[in-house]
Amino acid sequence: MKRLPDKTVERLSQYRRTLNNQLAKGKTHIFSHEIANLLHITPVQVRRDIMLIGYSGTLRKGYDISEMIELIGTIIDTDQGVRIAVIGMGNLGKAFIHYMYEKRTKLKIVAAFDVNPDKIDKSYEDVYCYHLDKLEEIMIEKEISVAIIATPPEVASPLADRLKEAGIRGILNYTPRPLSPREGVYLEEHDMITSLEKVAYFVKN
Amino acid sequence: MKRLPDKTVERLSQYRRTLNNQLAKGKTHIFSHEIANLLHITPVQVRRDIMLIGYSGTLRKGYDISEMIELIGTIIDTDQGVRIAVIGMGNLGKAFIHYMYEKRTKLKIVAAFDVNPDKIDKSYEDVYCYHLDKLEEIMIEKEISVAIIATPPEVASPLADRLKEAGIRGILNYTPRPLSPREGVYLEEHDMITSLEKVAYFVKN
DNA sequence: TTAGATTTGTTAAAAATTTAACAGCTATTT
DNA sequence: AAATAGCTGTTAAATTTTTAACAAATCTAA
Ligand SMILES: NC(=O)c1ccc[n+]([C@@H]2O[C@H](COP(=O)([O-])OP(=O)(O)OC[C@H]3O[C@@H](n4cnc5c(N)ncnc54)[C@H](O)[C@@H]3O)[C@@H](O)[C@H]2O)c1
Ligand SMILES: NC(=O)c1ccc[n+]([C@@H]2O[C@H](COP(=O)([O-])OP(=O)(O)OC[C@H]3O[C@@H](n4cnc5c(N)ncnc54)[C@H](O)[C@@H]3O)[C@@H](O)[C@H]2O)c1
Repeated sequence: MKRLPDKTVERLSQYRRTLNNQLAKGKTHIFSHEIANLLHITPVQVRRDIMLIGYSGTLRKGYDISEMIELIGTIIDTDQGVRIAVIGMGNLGKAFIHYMYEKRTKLKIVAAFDVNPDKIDKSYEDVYCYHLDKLEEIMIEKEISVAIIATPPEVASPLADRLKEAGIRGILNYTPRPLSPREGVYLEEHDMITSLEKVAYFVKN
Repeated sequence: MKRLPDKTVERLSQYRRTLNNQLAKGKTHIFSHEIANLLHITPVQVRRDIMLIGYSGTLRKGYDISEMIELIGTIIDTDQGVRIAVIGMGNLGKAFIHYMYEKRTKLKIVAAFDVNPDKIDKSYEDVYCYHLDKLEEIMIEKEISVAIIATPPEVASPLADRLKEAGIRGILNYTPRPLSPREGVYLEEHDMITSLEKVAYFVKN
């Protein structure tokens, strides 16, 4: 398949979440305009994305929810699933773990790391927290390929170096200190203040 | 000034954050390529954004950091600042409050709301937590115009109705249940799983 | 069975965003 | 003081993303 547009990849993830919700409600089929309403985008965009991933619905019946969830899975999931570490077991780290807990997705948080003795060698919702010293060892042992950084901002950059050294493939940085890109490591960042300021700007205007 | 592109508004917030960091390090001027490196975007984009907000740097000296911070403030801040409520004082709500604490921005979290007696009538980092019953009353009293929803997903939608009724102007929804847009209320949503799945996808390919 | 209403799938057009190109200014060097 | 190098500001081009347009398929109901 041709490389999908970035924006489509982002939306696939949202489609799947929405589809799972609907499936749980007992629906088996769904129309493009229904998906669109749930995600406040346009039906055309939904259909176009679905076209791009090579799926087809049934005329006047819509899309088969299970099939589509399945297919999206084959596109955005890896076969064995992605194994993830959370670094920094503070509020944010815990919110993450809590959020992922019980979500049946191929993304699995398999370890947490911290430096605070109060947090180490305990489990939070089935995720065991190790001392940061064990990072390299556990990363290999658990085949971790993605890390979420939720530490204080000062340590983010050296941590990213260390992660790269240990073979990390992707980093999701929630620290407000943007990281410089590292060869071979996919980097994604998010800042709540940016989201908030955007809301504030558009509220004002 | 002409309406700024959405993407530019988002970046302005990031510029300011970066500029504040640099100012704190004692720098007074900065080049477009320096900003670009720190945020891993291109220098052209930085210059273009700066042009759009009508600021000018000095040739061969770059941009005056303080002036630019000031100017960005006049664009994305409101005069009196935006007064914000966090609803749901769990991990995520606390992470938010902790993050905003001591950040000198015009965005101010002035109240939190919850329904759990353990959380109510206590302060967390100077933010007082009220019972949700007091929502309307406190919203008026504290002139709250933006709400961050960090409750369990089930309550998000009725909550949004209630917020709208009480005159909210913007909602930042961190619940994984997308809200339908409400007339006159600017809505922004974010899902960590989407970010994660994006990382996972690009790590795989 | 024909007309009408829906809804998909696809191509084309439009809009938004990013990137490139380059002219012009300023400091520095020779 | 002339040449050079470093950066900015701006217009134009390229790319990406969204929206529109519409043919084709399927069901409903007259
Ligand atoms: N991007 C955003 O939108 C956003 C939102 C909230 C918080 N944040 C940021 O996320 C980070 C975490 O926020 P929080 O509220 O969870 O803070 P927190 O203080 O509750 O948690 C930080 C945790 O990191 C641990 N830690 C410290 N140094 C470490 C190291 N070297 N290695 C591993 N762990 C280490 C601490 O022991 C603590 O458990 C902060 O940098 C904060 O600024 C970002
Ligand atoms: N979008 C994301 O990226 C992301 C990430 C993490 C968590 N989440 C979501 O954010 C929400 C909060 O996560 P968390 O880890 O903080 O959960 P949490 O359980 O720690 O916190 C939820 C809080 O909301 C309170 N609450 C319950 N009902 C309420 C109501 N009607 N009004 C006000 N408060 C109420 C609870 O008492 C609790 O304090 C959840 O919906 C979770 O799924 C989203």
